Amino acid sequence: MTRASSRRPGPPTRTERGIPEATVARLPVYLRALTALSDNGIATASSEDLATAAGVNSAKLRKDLSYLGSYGTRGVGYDVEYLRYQIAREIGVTQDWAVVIVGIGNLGHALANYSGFGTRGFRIVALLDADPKLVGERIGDMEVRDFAELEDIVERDRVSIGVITTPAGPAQEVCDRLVAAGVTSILNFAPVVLSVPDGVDIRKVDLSIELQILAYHEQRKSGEAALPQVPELPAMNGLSDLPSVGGGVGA
Amino acid sequence: MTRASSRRPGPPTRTERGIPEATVARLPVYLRALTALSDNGIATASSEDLATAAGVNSAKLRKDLSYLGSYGTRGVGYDVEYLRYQIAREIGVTQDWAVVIVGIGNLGHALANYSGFGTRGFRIVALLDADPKLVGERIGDMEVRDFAELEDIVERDRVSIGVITTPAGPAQEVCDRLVAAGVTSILNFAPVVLSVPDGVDIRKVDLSIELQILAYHEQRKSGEAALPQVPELPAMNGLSDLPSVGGGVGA
DNA sequence: AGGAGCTTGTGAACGTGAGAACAAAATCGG
DNA sequence: CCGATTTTGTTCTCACGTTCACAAGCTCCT
Ligand SMILES: NC(=O)c1ccc[n+]([C@@H]2O[C@H](COP(=O)([O-])OP(=O)(O)OC[C@H]3O[C@@H](n4cnc5c(N)ncnc54)[C@H](O)[C@@H]3O)[C@@H](O)[C@H]2O)c1
Ligand SMILES: NC(=O)c1ccc[n+]([C@@H]2O[C@H](COP(=O)([O-])OP(=O)(O)OC[C@H]3O[C@@H](n4cnc5c(N)ncnc54)[C@H](O)[C@@H]3O)[C@@H](O)[C@H]2O)c1
Repeated sequence: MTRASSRRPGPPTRTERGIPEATVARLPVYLRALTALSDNGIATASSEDLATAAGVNSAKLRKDLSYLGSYGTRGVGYDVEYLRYQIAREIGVTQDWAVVIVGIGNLGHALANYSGFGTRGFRIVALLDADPKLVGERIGDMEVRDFAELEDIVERDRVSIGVITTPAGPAQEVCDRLVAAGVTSILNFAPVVLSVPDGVDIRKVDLSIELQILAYHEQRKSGEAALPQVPELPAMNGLSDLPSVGGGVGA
Repeated sequence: MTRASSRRPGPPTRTERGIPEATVARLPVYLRALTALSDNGIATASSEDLATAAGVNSAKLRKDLSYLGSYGTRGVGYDVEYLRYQIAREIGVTQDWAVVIVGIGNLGHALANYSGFGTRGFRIVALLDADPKLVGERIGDMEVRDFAELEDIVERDRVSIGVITTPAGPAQEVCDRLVAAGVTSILNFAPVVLSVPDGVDIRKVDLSIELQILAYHEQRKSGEAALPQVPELPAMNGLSDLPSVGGGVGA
């Protein structure tokens, strides 16, 4: 985040080429939907078609696209290839972004093996780990390198995106090293809140949180008919020895 | 989501014990922060302390907690253990939720090996795959089983949460099978929009989207000083043969 | 006991996002 | 060339989310 730099407070100032964050998060979905349509040989699609493919409502889709410009044709729809290019350009995936992955354990291996982002837009330039036993291991056509080489690699390959898949403990330290080396965007899989200076964007992927959100709704579904099985402790500041309970999930 | 069932349109109706979705998404973060404080032997924390640990602003944290009830003490703060229990109960992680993982490839293996959610709140009861070569493989103390056993397992173990880590192609089909078997919450890692009937909650984790969001901001950072390197094609409905470009990322 | 000092819980202001609805623009058929 | 039809781009309204600011309530000290 850390993206709400300058904005005049006066009128309902949209633009100055600023696209709402919620829209930015949906553009990749539209891009994927357009790619699917294109692969099926479809050359033109209406906002309704696209919205269905992307799983959103068509008014929202049209409004989202309107932030990019007027790329549709009234009465006709959108040219699939043309729109795809425009969205790709707006997102920035017409160029390749160099990415490093730090922490080549279970998850790091899975990401390294994944062909999905190698396809286009992102290029993994290094797999880094602090464990000497891992350094040198080959994964696909890459080799795990020592975390100490980070600074050289970032500078040489102009790396701007770093992925953290280390345990929670060292994550902040790794993050600091990445930032100091010049990385300005970080995707964090470790279950900790990382702090970064202004100008650095950070996003997290957190499995445990997703599961807990599902659990909350699941509990409500069950509870709709049945009663809450767990009684509501009525006491106040009980310094009670409560049953040790969740929260360590994913720490 | 599909969670906005009944709501009167009249007054600013909060509650009927409905917690805002944005708050629900932060409760797990608070839970983790409380666990960390607890592990450090801290018994009481102010909203300011907690907010710092959770990476949010303290007013937001207080408002979030106020939806659960009045569990703090003015002038003092919150009892860490007590609050932790209350949040865990509200989320529903005081009980164990049975989970199945479908698609034991790169990512499925990583998740299966991950001890993080086994800890508390979630219990992986089965690893399922359609590939006969994988069935029977041991991962930790579990064995990969045939996807055909899904229905039996869901019924026997009262599974309500399913995780999809198959390729995009079969994901919708797998999803339908899960729903038909009785699973009512799904966490999807495949890069497709899944459709589910009402009453089933679905969340997705999508690496490519996260990276693309970072790329967008990254591009804006570079562009602040420099000029956009890619010229803005001025033409309209050009059915042009544009350079084949991103979007397939993660498909 | 009473007042000073904190910290919570919440009302109100503000900002962002979603969706309905419709005018403007394009195509097509006559 | 004109009017019917289609579908975009945009405006308007409402709902949701965030933040400020402060009264209410608790503790502790004198
Ligand atoms: N595996 C999963 O399915 C999963 C799921 C959700 C979250 N996570 C989170 O993702 C992270 C990685 O999980 P994992 O299962 O791959 O863990 P892992 O222990 O298998 O791998 C961690 C790797 O990081 C390396 N490492 C440790 N300290 C380092 C440092 N200072 N610098 C560089 N490398 C360092 C280790 O050598 C190891 O190879 C963890 O934070 C975990 O909580 C994992
Ligand atoms: N590996 C990653 O780092 C990564 C990153 C982002 C997204 N993803 C996505 O996660 C998913 C899994 O990725 P992966 O790398 O583990 O893929 P993978 O090909 O290694 O594994 C997929 C597994 O699913 C199984 N499968 C296929 N069809 C099935 C069916 N109908 N029923 C049951 N099982 C079936 C396959 O046998 C295989 O074991 C993919 O959709 C991928 O796009 C993966």
